[in-house]
Amino acid sequence: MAHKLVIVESPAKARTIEGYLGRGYKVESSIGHIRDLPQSAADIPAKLKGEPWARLGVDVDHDFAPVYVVSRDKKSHMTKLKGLLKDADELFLATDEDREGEAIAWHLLDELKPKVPVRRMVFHEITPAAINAAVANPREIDMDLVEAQEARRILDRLYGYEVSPVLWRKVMSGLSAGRVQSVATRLVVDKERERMAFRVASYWDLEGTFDAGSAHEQRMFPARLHSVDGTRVARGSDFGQDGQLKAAAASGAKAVVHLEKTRAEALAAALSDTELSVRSRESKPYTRKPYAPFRTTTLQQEASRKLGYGASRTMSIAQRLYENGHITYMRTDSTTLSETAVNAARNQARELYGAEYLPDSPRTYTSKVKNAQEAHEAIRPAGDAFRTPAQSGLTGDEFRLYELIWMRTIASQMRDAQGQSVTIRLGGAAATGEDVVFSASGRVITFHGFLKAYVEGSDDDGATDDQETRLPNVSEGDRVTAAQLRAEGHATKAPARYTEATLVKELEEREIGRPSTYASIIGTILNRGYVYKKGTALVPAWLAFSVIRLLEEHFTRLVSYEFTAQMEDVLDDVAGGRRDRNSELGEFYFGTPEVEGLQKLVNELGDIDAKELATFPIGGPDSGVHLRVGKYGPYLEGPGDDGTAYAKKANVPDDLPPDELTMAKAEELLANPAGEETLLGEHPETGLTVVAKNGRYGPFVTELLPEDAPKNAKPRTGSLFKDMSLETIDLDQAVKLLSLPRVVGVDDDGETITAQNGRYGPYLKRGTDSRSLATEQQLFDITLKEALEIYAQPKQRGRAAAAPPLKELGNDPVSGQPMVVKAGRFGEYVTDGEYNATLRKDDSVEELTAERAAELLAERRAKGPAKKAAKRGAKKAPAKKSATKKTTAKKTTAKKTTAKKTTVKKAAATKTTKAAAEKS
DNA sequence: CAGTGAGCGAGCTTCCGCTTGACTT
Repeated sequence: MAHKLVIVESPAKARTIEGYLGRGYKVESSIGHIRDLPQSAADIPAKLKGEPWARLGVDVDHDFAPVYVVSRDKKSHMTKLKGLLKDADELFLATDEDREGEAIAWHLLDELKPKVPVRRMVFHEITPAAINAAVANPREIDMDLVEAQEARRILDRLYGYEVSPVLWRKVMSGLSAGRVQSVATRLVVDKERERMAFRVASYWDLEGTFDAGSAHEQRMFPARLHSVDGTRVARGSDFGQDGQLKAAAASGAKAVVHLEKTRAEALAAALSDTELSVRSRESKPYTRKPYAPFRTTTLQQEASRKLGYGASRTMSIAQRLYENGHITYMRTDSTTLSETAVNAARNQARELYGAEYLPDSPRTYTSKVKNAQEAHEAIRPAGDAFRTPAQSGLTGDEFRLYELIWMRTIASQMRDAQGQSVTIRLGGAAATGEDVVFSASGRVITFHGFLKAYVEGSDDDGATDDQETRLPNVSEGDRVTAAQLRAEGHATKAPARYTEATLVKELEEREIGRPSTYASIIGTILNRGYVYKKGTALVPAWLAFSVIRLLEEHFTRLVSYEFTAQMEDVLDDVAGGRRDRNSELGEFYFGTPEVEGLQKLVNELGDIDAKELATFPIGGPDSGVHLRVGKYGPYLEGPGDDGTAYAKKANVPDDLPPDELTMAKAEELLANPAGEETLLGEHPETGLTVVAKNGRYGPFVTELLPEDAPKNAKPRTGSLFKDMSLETIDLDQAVKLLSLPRVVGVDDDGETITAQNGRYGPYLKRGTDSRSLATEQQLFDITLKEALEIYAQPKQRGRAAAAPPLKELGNDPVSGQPMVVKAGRFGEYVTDGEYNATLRKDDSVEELTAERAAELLAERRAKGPAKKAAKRGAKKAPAKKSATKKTTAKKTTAKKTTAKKTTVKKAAATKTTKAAAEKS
């Protein structure tokens, strides 16, 4: 009872197709990619751990041979697939027909190692006919396409895993850089830079309501001043970002007149009694084609505009609709509808709106997306006959999104909207003798066509496609009076910030990112703290300015907007067999005589001046005020009261958008550097104002010294206890905190013992000898007697002595010493007394076995004895420098080490693939 | 960026694209 095994990418797709293929076929899914480069050190096979390139998962010295590991969460699934393959007499690899899909097919082949014939089958729509045709016409795996995918994967890995550590060293730990996220961040930063450079322009014109007379059904209509004495009046688009008239508008044949308030008002007054006449009336036919069916990005944009959903919310709703068979696949760059879908849409349009709303032949849409891979259909209602939203049984978000998709799909097969757009010019002479022309434009839709079903939303507050403005049916020479006329002031607006939807749109236009990743790109730049949301707008944090500037100055090509597009061209050539994967990656990583390679770029970065990169002048380079991005966030530095440069500092509120940090705002912040402080009241003894605020080391209370206080006087301060918060602290508590340190008493030698609160919590101090206290309350309670008792005990060293082991695991096979698990400063670790090994991300104390513990200890032991007396708390800057140097040195010495095994393995795997493909 | 006293196991962070559940709020 052998069956044929078909493997697709998505489980939902597998269920549908199994229904179509019927008996003799077993359809399963790979659930996406099954293998990948190791994500972190823990995933790297043990025998490769010593390799200098292990960190990358790619042997850069041997043809960029990748190490592939089956993802942890796919292991059991692969076992299942292997089991199904055992009983199969034929294997169909039916992953998507695009670069990634081809690679998945190859990975499946390489991992499953089937002994039965293997065929590659592809289809672009899920209909019985398409599936059966695909089964009947299999092909072979396209190894050039696989190579192109591998090149893409490796390039992204090298970029991400080489550049991110530069940021850890130079800016902040945990940051990241990548081909896609860094350009996305740069777009947001560039937009903010435009806003910061933007200068508003103000201009005036006249707006009026005119009366065409009682003979007209549409009697009143609005018009706007168009020209004065034959010269056009300046409008917003005539002004540049600098607030000045654009060169062409300021001079030249089509010069414009820039109306100021006084002149506009004078003109309005001079026109109060003027009768105008119609100088011209132009009417042009207006047609509007329907929008293409949804693909991922357009769905995200419309869901944002109409339903207010973020990209990830839209995608998770769509995922549910897809899984439950309501819509086709939602991660697609295609706008193509299958023949059955076109028929379904036409039928439904006819039912709902009548045959006159249908064009004679079906409409087809070609993708505007340049790098579209078109492995799927457009996003549309599933099935051969669409269910209306009411029939779907859906509710809530799912209903709303389905309705959007349904209407858009139907509208895409309907007729154009038709109508007329009309422009009327009115002219007359002002009392001052000037000749003025007003202009009115209108639109009338005579046949709504697809607009009856669906109208696209608008990003700004601009007009939608179905908006109409009716104008009276006047003719040249007709008299018109002004019912109302007023001078109106306008100001140009800075370019709008990106929203999730408009950023995704921009990325797609620049061929950056893929349908499956658009939503997560936004998530990444939000999570890294590069960008935050203010309403729906994406605002860059100063951190992003710092990071982007570093990348722009030192990795210029990598963050250029053309980089991905160029990469796509190269990958196309690799896929077409016209270019070689290895030489392209070699150029990227090792460089050419003309272009410096990534490796060298990264290794020679030791001298980047991080401080310089993190400094941004405010209000011009010589203002004496600048913003710095520090470890604790952005802060301002400005001149002290005595003129000392950069003596004053002030925090910048987290939610202050960069373009609002003007010189005036900076001065205001510097003048009141206290930042956000909570007023608690007046100290009962000193009479000074007591406030609570957040500091570098957390929340604390302090008192504000009077202005006339001596210069060297320092206010008392005190950290809040762990159980206190800025929200709840009151004056009583603050006064107690400020009373610290407390003198507990004097010992027999006359030495004073004090109780105080410090970095590591409450402690006692006697000269240079200190002891920790168990509770903060003891700071107020402890008696001299108790304190002396504590001092009578030997000093407790470290926390390890105090904390009991979390788990005991028997003796280590190598050292023979007992292995115990302890909780330490850096998390849980296992120790045999000599070596300590931190538990890895996937280990847990509960599940840790003696074998695993021994393994961890063995790994740790292989790295050599623990460093003795390495200076703790060394200053940050030198520590960084030495770390940089060490990395560099390691890389260069290890360069010539070989790693034959991997190369051979990959070559062999490639061969097997080809053999298997040939067999089929 | 307030101002403070020790001594303790380092190891990990990160990319982009394919896919779902398994989690928690």
